[in-house]
Formats: sequence, C-alpha cells, structure tokens
Amino acid sequence: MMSTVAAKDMVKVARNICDKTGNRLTETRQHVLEVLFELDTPVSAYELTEHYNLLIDSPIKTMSIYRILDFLESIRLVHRLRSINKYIVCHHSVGACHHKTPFFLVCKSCHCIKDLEIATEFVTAFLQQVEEAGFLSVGSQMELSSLCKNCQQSLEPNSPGDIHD
Amino acid sequence: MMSTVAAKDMVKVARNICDKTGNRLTETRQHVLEVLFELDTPVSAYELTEHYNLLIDSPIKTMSIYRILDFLESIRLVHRLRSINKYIVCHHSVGACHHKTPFFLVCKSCHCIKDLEIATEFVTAFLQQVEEAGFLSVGSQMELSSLCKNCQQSLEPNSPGDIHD
DNA sequence: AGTGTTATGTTATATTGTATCATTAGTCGT
DNA sequence: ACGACTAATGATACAATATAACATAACACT
Ligand SMILES: [Zn+2]
Ligand SMILES: [Zn+2]
Ligand SMILES: [Zn+2]
Ligand SMILES: [Zn+2]
Repeated sequence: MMSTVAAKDMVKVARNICDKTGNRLTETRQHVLEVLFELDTPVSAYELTEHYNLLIDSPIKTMSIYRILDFLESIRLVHRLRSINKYIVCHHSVGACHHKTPFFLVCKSCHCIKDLEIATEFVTAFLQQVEEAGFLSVGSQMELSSLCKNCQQSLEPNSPGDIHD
Repeated sequence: MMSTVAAKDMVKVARNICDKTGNRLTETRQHVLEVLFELDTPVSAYELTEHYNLLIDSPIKTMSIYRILDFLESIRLVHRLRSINKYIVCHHSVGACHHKTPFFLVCKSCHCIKDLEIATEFVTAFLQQVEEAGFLSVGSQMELSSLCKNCQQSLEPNSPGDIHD
C-alpha cells in the first residue's frame, strides 16, 4: 500500500518498540498498523478488515485482525475504545512514548473522540486513590461518554468518526 | 418473587423517581429492578434474563430485558458497565440520590467492581477540563480497567462477580 | 367506547468477539 | 543444510452481545 511519511514514522516507532521488547513486527502486523493509522478514526475490527482488504493485496479475515489488534494493544500501539467497540492507533507514541493513563472523551452521538491531555498531578492523585482502594490500574485508558461541540449544538448528529484535537 | 426489605426500599425509591419524572414503573420493570438488585453483581443482559425466568413467573425474553435496562439506565437506576458488557443497579440512589460522575474500578480478571468515592473537587476539576475541551459529559460513568487486590496476589483469578466496598 | 401513546411480545438479524485446529514462517542448536 | 521447537497466521465454526421491525397489549385521556 501507499504509505504516507507519517505512517512510515509510525512504523519506525513500532519497529523500535518490538525490537526492544523482543516482539516481531511482521508484515501483516505492519500493514494493520498502517491501515489503522491512515484511517485515523475509530473503526471496528470488521470495518478495519474491509479497509485492509481494499488496500492490501493478500486478504485477511477478522479473526486475524482481532489477534493483531490484541498484540498491538499489548505493546500499547493501539487503543481499544470499549465504550464504542472500536480501535485507534495510539498517538502518544509517535514522537516519544509518554504514556500515562489517557482520558478519551467519546462522543455518544458521532463517535468522534478527543484525547484529553489531563494534568499530571490530576492523574497522579487519581491513581493514588485507585491504589488506596486496593486496585491496580493496568495501563488502560479511561473513557467518558459525552457529546462533542457539534453534536451539542445541532440536533442532527455529525457523521461518525472524526478525531478532534 | 421474595423481596428483601432492602429491595423494597429500592423499589420505593424507583417509584418516587418515576412519579417525579412522569415515567411508569410497570410490574415488569419493577421485577427487573428487583432481580438485578438481589443479584448485586454485574450481570449481562442474557444472564439477567435467566435469573429473571428462574425467579419470576411470567417468562421474559432478552429483547425486553434490554429495553427495560435502557429505561432503567435512562432514569439512572442502573449502570451499564461498557468495559465488561454487564449491568448493575445504582447504589447511589438508595438513600438519597447524590449522583455525580461515578468512577468504577473494574477488575479485568474477575469482573468485580468497586465504586470509587472520588473527591468532589476532583470531579469538578475534571469536568471543567472536559467542558474546556468542548465536550459535555452525559451523566455516564467512568470505568478503569484494573486488577483487584485478590487478582493481583494470586495468579489464579477470583470467581467473577463480587462487588467490593 | 374511541383514540392516541407507551410498553411489551415475538421473531429475525446484525454486530462483536472466541475457540479450535491446521498450516506456515521464523529461530535455534547441531 | 537439517530437524525440532516456537510464534504467527489461515480457516472454519461458533458464542455472546445487541438491535430492527412489526404485532399486540396496556394505559391515559377525552
Ligand atoms: Zn495512547
Ligand atoms: Zn459528536
Ligand atoms: Zn450510581
Ligand atoms: Zn479481581
């Protein structure tokens, strides 16, 4: 497939992470990452399968997509948005990975998301409360069901999928 | 079905809420609420259907359970835990409803949950950041994927379903 | 009773996610 | 290079979760 410069950077980062962690960035995994990156919008595993098969020569089935998404999530290159059952690439890792506990605002109506850059002391204080409650955060993210600006104003919901900054 | 005193209190609260909001607490809805209350553990819609049909005379199908869960969630008597696709009664409403934005810690392993009583100023600060980002929280809850104390210690995960305080 | 509205029953189907086993592709020691 | 081991993928089936669509029943209001 045609890869943008940004996608190539993403892959480079991915390769570094895999090298360091003793994992293999296979061609299929790389392709999944690239397709997901180019889409740049939350997609379901089945949607991703369709896009993959449009863009990549050798066809893939959703079972494999799920496996690869699991893998990519395990090395923190992909976020699974459980509130909408969709997946996105992690944008925290493109430059240098500064992963904490990301807070995603997920629009209930159009499924656009915003990655809330939350103050460090806030996260720290929160995680301390989690710890005091006897729980251990497992590096996942938080999601808040909400309404984006557009969907608040218009009764008409927006077309799904945008990612706001 | 046999209802505990606590369940009857719950129903009384439910009836009040429905009266105030112009909704109807039908017999079926009341039964769903009672069953869910007695279970007192996160259950899926299908699990709830099974329990309902064991406890209540006239049988119900999952479609209706989903509809009633939607209703009960809309009047904030039930929480839908999206990270594990399960449902629980809201324990915030039993005395007097002091609903803000509940933070649920959800154990990835055994699916027990803890409702984290989070400091008010913390919630306020957080919601302000959400607002500044142009999003409107729609009264849902936050969920953090985590590991409970038991599941941290033992490699063996615990049996699913407990609710910790 | 007649009429509009809300809730439920019923059936079918869509969507999301796993289990299982066979096959292929790397890895490593000889 | 060869065999043996492990990791990754292919392929099929199936489970679990959720919604669509339409018919019927219960309720509310005149
Ligand atoms: Zn990230
Ligand atoms: Zn929106
Ligand atoms: Zn609650
Ligand atoms: Zn646990």
